[in-house]
Formats: sequence, structure tokens, C-alpha cells
Amino acid sequence: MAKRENISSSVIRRLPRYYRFLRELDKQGITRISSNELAKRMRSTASQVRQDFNCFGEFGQQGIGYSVAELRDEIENILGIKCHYPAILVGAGNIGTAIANQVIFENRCFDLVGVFDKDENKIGSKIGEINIRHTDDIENFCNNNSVVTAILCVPKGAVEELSERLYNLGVRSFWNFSHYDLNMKFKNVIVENVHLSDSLMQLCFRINQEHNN
Amino acid sequence: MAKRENISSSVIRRLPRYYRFLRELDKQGITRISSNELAKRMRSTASQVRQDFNCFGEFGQQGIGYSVAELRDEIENILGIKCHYPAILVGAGNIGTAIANQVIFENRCFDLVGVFDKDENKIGSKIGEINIRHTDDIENFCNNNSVVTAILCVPKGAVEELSERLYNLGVRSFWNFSHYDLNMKFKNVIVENVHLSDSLMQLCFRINQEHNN
DNA sequence: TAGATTGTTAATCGATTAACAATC
DNA sequence: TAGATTGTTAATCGATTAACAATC
Repeated sequence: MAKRENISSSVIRRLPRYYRFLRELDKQGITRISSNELAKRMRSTASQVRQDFNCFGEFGQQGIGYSVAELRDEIENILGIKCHYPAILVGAGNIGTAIANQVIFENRCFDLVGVFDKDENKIGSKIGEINIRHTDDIENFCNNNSVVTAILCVPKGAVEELSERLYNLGVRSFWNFSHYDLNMKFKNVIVENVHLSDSLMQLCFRINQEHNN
Repeated sequence: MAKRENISSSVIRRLPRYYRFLRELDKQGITRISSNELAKRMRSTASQVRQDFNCFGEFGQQGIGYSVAELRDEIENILGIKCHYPAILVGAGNIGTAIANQVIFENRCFDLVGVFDKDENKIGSKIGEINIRHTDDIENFCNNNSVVTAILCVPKGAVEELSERLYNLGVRSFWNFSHYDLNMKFKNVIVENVHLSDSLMQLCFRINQEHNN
């Protein structure tokens, strides 16, 4: 097991998807699956699947297929999903609340330890078990709690100042829902951007394409 | 202008990003930009930028650079962003409300014409100018309004039945926030999936990677 | 004219697909 | 044994980068 050489970035991009499908299969009580069958479900090819899995181990059985649980666990290990990095979320609007609930509910990768908003009316109310605090308290909170990741659900205009503060408090990774370009500002931070409007434009393009054929 | 031959799918995936950056530049009053400068801002390369633009026209000026407004408008045309496809949203929870507001606010590509939820308490309240209707009214609504796209913000368990109904009402494109695999069910629909948990896992992976170096 | 920068071709690199021997 | 399916190499395909003549 575990050779883990040359896991290319395109393989890594596919791992969360594999992981989701394998979890689903496991839930359905399916214990073994062939590259061909998995590919069919994932709209991929058997070649692709075997090539992908090949680069991080050999746990298929010739003539039989792959163990669903083994594969799932191996991908879980590679992605490091069992970790629990302390994270805070800033901006408890609709999107922020939705994301906070998802992070709390999934309870993988990250532990949500604080939620902040600048709206006085929200302070003191809760998301799950977590009190919403005022953004002014971020410094105090971060100085007393180790915070690895910040989830940014504030308007674009607020991100420049906010990210500066978080950076100064030692936060080096961001899940960024705004369109502010954090990579431009800081060189040594990890940023995962979610650009919902890009997704919407892609959908639009594909519909247009269909209509023009 | 407008040769539009061979716009490869990797170029198309980058267009929304170009579009965002060009809009931003335009707002800042920047009218011309070189491939080199644009690449720097987008963390790309000048070669990539020129190659990308080359496949849909020749409006750079040698020695000078590209017109920001011209490029932006051309990309707008290619993506077909000026269209206004009527769309409904189902599931007015936190994520649904956030998305509805974004679609209404952006007012590009799609016109949000209806919002549906099964929670009686929400019926009658509004998102923007739009009344929240009961999901039971979807049939009636779709029969009286042309609906091109459905935005699905309901729990995974509800999507199978819901998508079936929408398909029967003629809806052939979906912006899907659930993890239900619509492509498995229907062959001739356009589905744009948003898998926030994949994004979260990628972030997790990258943090782990950093910590292990 | 000299400097800058495009448009475009060629070279490189990487990712996907095909093929097949190994083996369960 | 025969059939199925992997692991892995080779072939193909596509995307990115480099280079440079054209030209503003």
C-alpha cells in the first residue's frame, strides 16, 4: 500500500469526487467495485480510474476489483480529512450561516470554533453551539485560541482590511467566498476561492451553446 | 474580430475569470493592458493569455496591448452573459436565500422568476421582490411561465423526486447545490454542480501538504 | 528609428486513452 | 481452466510554454 509517488495535481483535484462516490457506495453496502463500474458512475473511464489509483498504491485485486472501504480510507488519508483544524468564520449572513452549518455538520477537516459579524443585532445569537461574536473581538479571540483557517463570507470591500488583520494574527489559510484576490496581497498563504458567479457563467455559456446548435 | 474557432474547453473554463478581472480593470479606469500585465494579475503567463485570446479574435495592438473594454465585451458575447434565462430556485434555506440574492443582484445570465419552499412558515415572505411559493405550486407556475433553469438548494434526499418533476415540466438545465448526481438520471440535461465540500477537502489537503513540508 | 508587444508557430510538457501481460 | 480485471507501459492527444517575425 501507500506508495504515493507522483500524485499529480489533476489526480488530486479528482480525489474529493472519488471520496464522495466511495462513501456513497459504502453506504449502499457495496464492498467491491471494478474500475469499469466506478468509471461508469463517475462519468470517467476505466483507464483513468486505474491510472489514478495506481499512483498511490496497489490494492486492487486482479480479476476481482477494488475494495470500496480500503480505497475510501486511503483517499481519506491522502487528503488528510481526519484532521480538525480550528477555523473561524467571518460574516454571518445567509451564505456565512449556510457554510457554518455545513462545516459544523460535516465535522471533517475543520472545527468551527468561532463566528464573527459586525452587525450588533446578530451578536449573541448562535449558529449551532457557537455564539456569534463581534468582529472587533477577532484579535482577542485569536490570541486566546489557535486558529488555522478563516472562512471569509464578508462583502468584497471588507476583505482587504479583514485579511490583513487575520494575517497579522497568524492565519495562513483562507476559504474565500468573496471576489477579493487574496493571493495578490499575500504570497505565503493558502487560499481556496469559491467563485459562484463563475459557475453561473459557465452554466449560462453551456445553455447558450445548446440553444445555438 | 470574432473568429471563434477552436475555443477549447480549458480556455472556456478560464473565460469567467478573465471577465471578472477585465471588469475590475475597467472599473479602475484602466483602458489598455498588456498580456504580461494581465497575466501577472491573474497569476498566469503572458503566453497563456495571448494564446487564449488568439483563438477568438485579433484585437490586441502590437506594441500597445489590448483594449480592456473590447476584450471584456468580446468575452461577454462568447459566454452569452447578456441573456436573461428565466430561472426558479427551490429551497429557500440559508444557502438558497444567499444564492437567490446573488442571482437577483447580479442580474446577468438569469432572471429569477420564482422561489419555492415546502416550509409553510416561509410561504408568502419575500426574497427581493419575489414571493416564496409552496413547492406544490411548481407545476402550476411552470405551466404558466417559461422556466429554463432550476436552481436546486434542497437537501440531497429531495432532489430525486424534485428533478423528475422539473424535468417533466420541461426544465433542462440545473444549477445544483446538492450532491445528488443529476447526470446519472437524465442524459439530456445541462447540470452545473457546486460541491462546496470538495472545495473544503482541497483546502484541507493543501494545509496538510504545507504542514508536512 | 528603437522599444514594446502582439499573433502565431514550434517545442515541450503533462494528461488521457489504449493495449496487454499478469494474476486472481 | 476460462473469464474478469488489475497494474503498467506505450501511444495519443491536448494544453502550456518558448520563441520570434510582424508591426504598432
